[in-house]
Amino acid sequence: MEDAAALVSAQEQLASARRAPSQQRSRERVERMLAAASALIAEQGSDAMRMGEVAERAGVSIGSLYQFFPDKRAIIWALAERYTAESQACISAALAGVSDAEGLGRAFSELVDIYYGLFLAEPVIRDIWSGTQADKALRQLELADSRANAEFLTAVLRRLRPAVDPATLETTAFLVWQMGEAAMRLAISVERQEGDRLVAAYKRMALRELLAE
Amino acid sequence: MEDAAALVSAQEQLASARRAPSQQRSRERVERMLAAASALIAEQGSDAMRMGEVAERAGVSIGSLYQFFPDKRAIIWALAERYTAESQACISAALAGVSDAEGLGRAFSELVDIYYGLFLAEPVIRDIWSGTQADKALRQLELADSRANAEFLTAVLRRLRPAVDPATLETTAFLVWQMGEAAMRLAISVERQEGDRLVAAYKRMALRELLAE
DNA sequence: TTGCAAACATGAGGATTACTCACGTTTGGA
DNA sequence: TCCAAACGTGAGTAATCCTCATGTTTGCAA
Repeated sequence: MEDAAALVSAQEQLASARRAPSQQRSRERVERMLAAASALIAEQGSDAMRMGEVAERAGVSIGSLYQFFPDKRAIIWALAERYTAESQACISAALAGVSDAEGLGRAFSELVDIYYGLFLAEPVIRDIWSGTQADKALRQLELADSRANAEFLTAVLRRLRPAVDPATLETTAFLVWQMGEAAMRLAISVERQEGDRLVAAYKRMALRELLAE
Repeated sequence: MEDAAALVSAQEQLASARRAPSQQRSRERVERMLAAASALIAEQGSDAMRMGEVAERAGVSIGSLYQFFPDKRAIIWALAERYTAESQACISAALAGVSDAEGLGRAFSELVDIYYGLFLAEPVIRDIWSGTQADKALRQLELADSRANAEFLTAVLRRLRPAVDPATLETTAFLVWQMGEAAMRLAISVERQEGDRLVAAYKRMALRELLAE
């Protein structure tokens, strides 16, 4: 598993390149640093978060900040790690007892709701995982472009399924299109072979949805 | 359409805040700047692209660069715009003549292949649209986390559909999970009401896939 | 209790880099 | 031929991440 090895090394580089706090005092200070970072990200976004500001708000010096976090990304990483650990526990719990199709339907639906609520409620998660994060304007272009592309698909669907509410078709087309882009981004981020499989799976899934009654 | 107005203003801010080249000489120089930027992004990624390096490689001064591009993002934006215009034409052409379900199946499949090929072949597209772009390590954590989460789903599927090849189930679960994250990112980027509709549509789509025979 | 090594804390300053601006040069049309 | 507008330049500015030499505190072994 070279992926796992690469990740561990990345983790060491990002999260553990500095000494972990061993004394009570420093552990509290690290907590304050994380809290300050979290607040600043919630207020202005991680891109606008300044290391000096984090230190000031946490009531520590800039040097102390860098004693426990090797760089700016490490703070964001540390915050992200907390959320992922938390959400992983939640997922595990929700899906653990599922034994039939109906149960999966209920559990999955509930899980999506919880996740969506988390995304809506936590500015830090929104910021970290929202994609193309550094550039809000670029994100808007991406969405506008995606909408325009989906419109071509909507036009086809309107012809093929005239009985269905046009707004529903538009939502479907937009979603299918965005998922296609997500699938490709995913595909180019993994081994070529797995990427090909994922794209093929997306095709099936998208067509099933597009041609559904 | 306040979205459209906002986008135009963003476009003006990003792409047109500087004088457009009107003489033949400067038009050529702008082309050289874009070519240099494209090459550097392909080599090292947009984050590592230095404005000074772009100018040097294009054989112009840093001042000339800023005469036509208000900031670094504007160069990336300009490159992205070319690709989106190109791909939009391609999509329009592929879907224009579709009149029945079979035709949609063929055209859509072909379209996905072309898009995927574009993603694979063009380092600049990969870089610009690959998401969480600024931080490759964070992207890796995101994927590892997503894989771990999908594993819970895979376990359920193995129980529910023991006849199906486990590797296929794994691919399905991973894809469905990633698309869920994509759907939520999308949902929080648009108006709340549309976001809710998109998440609901994702739920239906995902469950249809998960419970498919 | 005391000595001491390791852990902790500090903030001025080094290094990098996006971006500006005052001044010089070229172009195209009247 | 003249001139205003467009173009071109690169040293310098400002902002920001991060280092490091130096001083302080802590916990523990003798």
